[in-house]
Amino acid sequence: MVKSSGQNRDKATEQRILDAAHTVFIRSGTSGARTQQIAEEAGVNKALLHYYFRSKDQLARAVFRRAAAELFPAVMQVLASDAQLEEKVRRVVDIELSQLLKHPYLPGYILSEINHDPERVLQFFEAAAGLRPEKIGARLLATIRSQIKAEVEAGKMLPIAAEDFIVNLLSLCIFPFAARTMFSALLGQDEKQFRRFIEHRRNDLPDFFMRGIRP
Amino acid sequence: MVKSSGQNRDKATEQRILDAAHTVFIRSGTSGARTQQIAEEAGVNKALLHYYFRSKDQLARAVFRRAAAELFPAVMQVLASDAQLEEKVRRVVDIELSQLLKHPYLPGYILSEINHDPERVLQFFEAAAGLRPEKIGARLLATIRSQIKAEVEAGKMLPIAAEDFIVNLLSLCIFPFAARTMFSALLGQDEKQFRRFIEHRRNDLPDFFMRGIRP
DNA sequence: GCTCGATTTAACCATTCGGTTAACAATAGA
DNA sequence: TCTATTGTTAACCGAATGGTTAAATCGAGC
Repeated sequence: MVKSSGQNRDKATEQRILDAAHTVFIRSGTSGARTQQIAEEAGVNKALLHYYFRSKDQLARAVFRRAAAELFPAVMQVLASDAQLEEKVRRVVDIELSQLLKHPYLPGYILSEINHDPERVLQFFEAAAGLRPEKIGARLLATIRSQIKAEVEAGKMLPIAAEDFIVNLLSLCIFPFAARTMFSALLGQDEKQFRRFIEHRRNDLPDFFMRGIRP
Repeated sequence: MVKSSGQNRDKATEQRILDAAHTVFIRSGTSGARTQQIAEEAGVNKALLHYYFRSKDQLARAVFRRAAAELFPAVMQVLASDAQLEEKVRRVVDIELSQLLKHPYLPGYILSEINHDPERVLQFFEAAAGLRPEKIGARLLATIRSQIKAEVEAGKMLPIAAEDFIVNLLSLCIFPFAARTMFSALLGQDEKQFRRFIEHRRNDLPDFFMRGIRP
């Protein structure tokens, strides 16, 4: 035999299943999704799901981890870097919006999952950074706080709590996607108009945000 | 008999069931919730649920409608009123945040539901305003747009698309609640600290927002 | 071509879930 | 008190669901 150790499944099949699960879980949520649906979507027998992933729950976790890892790290890296604050704002907006344009359903899916299963919030941060949330947060807050302090003392910025800085920035980027269906219905946007809407926010959002904290 | 017409159920029981359903549906989502759970929570037999509401689906709709009607109308009324724009911002922030402090789980629930069932978005606007979303949106956009135009021409405001005005304002208010669990874990907030965080945003948010659109 | 482990499948199983039914309890009008 | 209507329940049902199993198929190495 060729196998070097215990697990050596067919990676292509595993990937196909994971992709199918991704599609179905995002559409219906973990509790609304049916393993049969996933199997069909993957063009595979239902039992194979359990061969590769032990259970629906494990499969759901794998999908959730992948989703979390897809969104969070890039932004967090920028925020925790030593770039200037204004530069951070511009880069976060740019990265986040282009990332989300590629995966518009992820925010809704992730929020929904976290909402219905408290454990998901830990899985989220672990998948995204391999650390407990408090660790990430503490580090992040310390960095941003000291940068704000410096800028404020230099008279280049109004005082703002680091928490607000982070929450405001992420809210403005992510919520339009999380509430996408609602906004699009309200504002009469179709798919294409929504994309254009977001594209133009990539220009306007940083200025809007920066004006909010400049003296 | 006393009945004037078809339905005259025991309103107290009906309310108890609705409240129980509210609790369970918000905790687990419509597809994750079990009718048995709801019955237990209401201290009632499972069959009684079907006596008052025909099916789980109907019950879920009733709960969703009530949730939508609880959040949306107040804000929409302010936004569509003829108050000055700055006044609108202050009042929306104030109303929205105090409303959400009373029902912190509603945004997550509503977003999640809308996300997993496209039809919910129509139910949302119908329950909230009795109109189709485009109608509400068109009216709203027209109002805000003309106000912005006037302010811009008076040199009191930077040009901003009405869509951005609305989306930014609502994002800053609602997202902290929708992503509450995530933010609280990241920022190391407990229940009490979260409340304080929101309280202080009631002061700071309007200024932050207005600076973003003032020349 | 044969062997043996890895992969894949069809059929099956136990449980759960939403929903139904038929009977019982309570209440008010006559 | 009798009766009719409404409110409530225990027991049940069929379908769907997650999961298991045993057999079939495939593919590399001999």
